[in-house]
Amino acid sequence: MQNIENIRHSLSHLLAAAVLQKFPKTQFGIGPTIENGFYYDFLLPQSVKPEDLKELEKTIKNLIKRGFPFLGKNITVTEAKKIFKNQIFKLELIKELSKENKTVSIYITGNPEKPVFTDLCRGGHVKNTKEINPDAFTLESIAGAYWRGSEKNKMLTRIYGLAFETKKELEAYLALVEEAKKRDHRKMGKLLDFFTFSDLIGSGLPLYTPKGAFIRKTLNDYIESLQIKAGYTQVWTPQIAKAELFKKSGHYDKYRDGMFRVISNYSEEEFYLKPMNCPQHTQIYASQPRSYRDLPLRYTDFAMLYRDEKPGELSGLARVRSFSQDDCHIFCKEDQVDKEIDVALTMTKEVMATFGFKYRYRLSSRDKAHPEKYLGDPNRWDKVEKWAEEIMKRNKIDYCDGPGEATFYAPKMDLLATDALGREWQLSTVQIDFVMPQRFGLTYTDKDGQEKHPVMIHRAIIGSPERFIMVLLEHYAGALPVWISPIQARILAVSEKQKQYAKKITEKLKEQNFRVELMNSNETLGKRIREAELQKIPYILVLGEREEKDYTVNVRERSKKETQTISIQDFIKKLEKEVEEKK
RNA sequence: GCCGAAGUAGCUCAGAGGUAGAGCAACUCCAUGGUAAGGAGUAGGUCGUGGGUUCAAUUCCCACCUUCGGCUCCA
Repeated sequence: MQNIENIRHSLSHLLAAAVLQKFPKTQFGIGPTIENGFYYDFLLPQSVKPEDLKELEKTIKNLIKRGFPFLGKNITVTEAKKIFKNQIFKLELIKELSKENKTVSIYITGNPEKPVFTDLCRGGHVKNTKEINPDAFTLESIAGAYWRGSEKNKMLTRIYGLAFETKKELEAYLALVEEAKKRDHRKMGKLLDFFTFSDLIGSGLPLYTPKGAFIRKTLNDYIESLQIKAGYTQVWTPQIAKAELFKKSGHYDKYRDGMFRVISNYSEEEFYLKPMNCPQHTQIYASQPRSYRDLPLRYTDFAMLYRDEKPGELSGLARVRSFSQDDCHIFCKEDQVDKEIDVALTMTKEVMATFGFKYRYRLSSRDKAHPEKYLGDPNRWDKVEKWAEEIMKRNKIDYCDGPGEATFYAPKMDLLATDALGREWQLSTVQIDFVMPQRFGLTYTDKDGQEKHPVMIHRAIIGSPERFIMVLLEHYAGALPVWISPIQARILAVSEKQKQYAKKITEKLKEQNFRVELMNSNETLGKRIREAELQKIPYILVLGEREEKDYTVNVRERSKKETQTISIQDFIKKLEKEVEEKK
């Protein structure tokens, strides 16, 4: 049995070999394995087209069949420099290896006298290309990528490949990709009429239609209802603030390029559209002298935020320039932090259960190699990072490490939710922040009469309602639960004869505050059912002669073939229960 | 922002240096239907925007806008 990593890594070398055959003047970057496959970066003498991938794939298959061995050997720096004398990227890597006094090793594919490809490589290969299943890989796509991941460097051409041990696994993966494409929120959003974009308004600035706005509001109301129960209170702050505020918070230095600048017509005063709520909330805290008796203060805010993202980074609702957060900032004493976070985690747990997300947390800590990226006392950072770990353990939450994922002011506990297709999305975040209160000089008078800094906990549950809508659409493939569906039932009269009865039933359901719509149309019943199914409406009520006679409704549940005839009261009860239980 | 691809009717797509076509949707009429597409007809487009080349550009060239696949970034 071959280790899949070895197979993928070997395939990346074979891809390089195939590219070398087609474009002998290629400069080679690196070719590591990744989740589900591998890639290799090249500086090509000419552009490669999607059609070329087929050809390269064929070359690789031939190489596999010819049964070339992979031979690894350690060589000296001098030898390495000689072998790769025309390879600028390889020479750069060799230089670094020699600086770090590391061994230089190469892997030769094929006959060492006349290899098909030789790469600078630390190894991890199959012994012979015959061990690779030629039907379990495919070249996936062509993309651009910076050399060594830095935008200061040259842009290389990256070829991605998928590789598995068996053809079946590859096919399963491709089917998953296909399913994900079908559920793409951009497609669903258009199809179900939830949101749209306009060239006149601008890229990354989504417009919510009545249905989309309803979902957005319902999500926010849900979160708000939990927050009220937990003693949180809503605040409201302006859309713009003076540059001064962001200078003080540290955001200006770090994120100025990502903020929209606003200039007054009547002065030189410089403002920014707010990219986050935290600095504003500190000013509400600072508006009064605070006593330890006042704490904790829990400010929530659903305001719109604006970030000037680079154009190439925008994508549907996943990455936008205008969005909101279910944001909260808790100002509390150090000894209140544990309890506050436990409450936040409990709320999060409830919300995840409502939507059926499995999840784990990521403890996002500092990048130890770059202390300059972070504000505040390193000892404090160590302490808080450890603290976060203890909170996870105490709450018996599954977590992983996220080195380098912290913000510049605090480590984060980020929730990663797994959707119906097994993909992970970052939703919630909890941050224990000692930096902001200090920078803004926030204090409270403690029991002993001393002035102390409060701790600021930053917390979001669904993260951003807009982004959450995206996740929900893909998670449910557009078939939203009844309680949050903009339209809960569509009512269809079999023929014009039942028009009055259908109208009556519609009115009755509307009186009960259900969101229903009557579709009297010139179309056949079959066609109207099809339309309602395509719109992913949870219930279709078909009303004909039989139903009118017995004062019943025939209920067709979304994507189910069999129907059920029940009394209107029973249907109301059913809906009420589902809405109540958030189903 | 960078590398690459693409923008034709509301949607999905075809087409070609001589001012455009299909299916679905829309609208009208006929059919009054029993659980995923009944039939007929009508209307709908400055071919993303602005320049240039040409007798002629939606087609060729340039710039910009937007979208997609990546890279980088993500408070």
